[in-house]
Amino acid sequence: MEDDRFAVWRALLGAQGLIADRIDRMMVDEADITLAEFEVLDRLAGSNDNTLRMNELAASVRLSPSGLTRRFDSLVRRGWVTREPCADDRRGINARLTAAGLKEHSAAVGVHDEGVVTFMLDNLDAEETECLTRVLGRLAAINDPRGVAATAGATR
Amino acid sequence: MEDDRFAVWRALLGAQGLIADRIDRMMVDEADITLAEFEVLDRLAGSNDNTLRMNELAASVRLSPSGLTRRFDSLVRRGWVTREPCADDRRGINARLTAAGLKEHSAAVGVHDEGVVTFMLDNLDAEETECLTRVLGRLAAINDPRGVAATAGATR
DNA sequence: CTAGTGTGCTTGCGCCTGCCACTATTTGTC
DNA sequence: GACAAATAGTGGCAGGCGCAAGCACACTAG
Repeated sequence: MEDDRFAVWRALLGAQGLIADRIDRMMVDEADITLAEFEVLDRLAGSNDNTLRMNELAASVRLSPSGLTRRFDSLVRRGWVTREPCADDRRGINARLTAAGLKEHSAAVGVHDEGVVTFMLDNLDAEETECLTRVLGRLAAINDPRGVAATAGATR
Repeated sequence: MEDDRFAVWRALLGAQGLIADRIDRMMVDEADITLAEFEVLDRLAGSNDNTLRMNELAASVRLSPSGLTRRFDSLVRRGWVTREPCADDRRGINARLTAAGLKEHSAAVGVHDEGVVTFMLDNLDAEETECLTRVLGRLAAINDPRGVAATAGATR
């Protein structure tokens, strides 16, 4: 048995792609929201006052500014989020979760978490979970273009 | 310090997204090929006779059949791959790496591997690499719609 | 105060992708 | 053998994304 140093990279790509796909399908089927859309609501739900600047929000869901503009537009059309002027910087926009958005988040988070548990956590023991969290968190932090680790989310 | 069971999922998503992004940019800049295109060449280079059925190839790069058709078309236009009739199943098509494609793979694999080393492997010790490979490989295998683990690649 | 540079967000454009429908072929059943 | 159901691959279509350009506002230097 040879040691293939690159197997770890293929495994990372494969595991993330396959699990994200499963969770996404599950959320679309059962909660009528994509995983990508949910992430936006989740970041807002996990922030102070349910509010975040657009650029922070974009970075935290790993999306370009223009990408967030469009994804956010579709959430606005669904009534889950709003744009509010930013008091201390009039160029900026505060993205805010509406009451309906909070409600949708509550409804969807159950489906999301069930998917994460089923497809991921149920297949890990405590030690493995600890190792993955620590190591993947470090890799994310190191490769984050901002110095900031984008691992924050609504803590549950 | 609370225990956030879902941090591991956010870390997986973050690490994969950020690292793949970095490797992709590096490959586009230095080898004029996207990471997604490279993966197709790499699967073919790692197979018997540089040949794979379209459906196997699609699954192994986590792409829908029609998605592969188009990605493959663009590689055909670049002269790196060809379609060949499949002798034992006339519905099927064998995707084959051309000589030019093999050459391109050789040129790009260096850039790819350098990226993986820089952004990932250099930040892991032997034990962590072993843990990630084993656990992520298992997660990929479990969540693969076919029973087959899609972690195969050109072994180097 | 004012010119020049930088930052925050949006829009136009082109690329990539999945879903669905369609054709061609194979496999299973009688 | 014949017909139904399953499988391999392609193409139309619509949606999501990044890049580059543009606009509004903020900061800095003089």
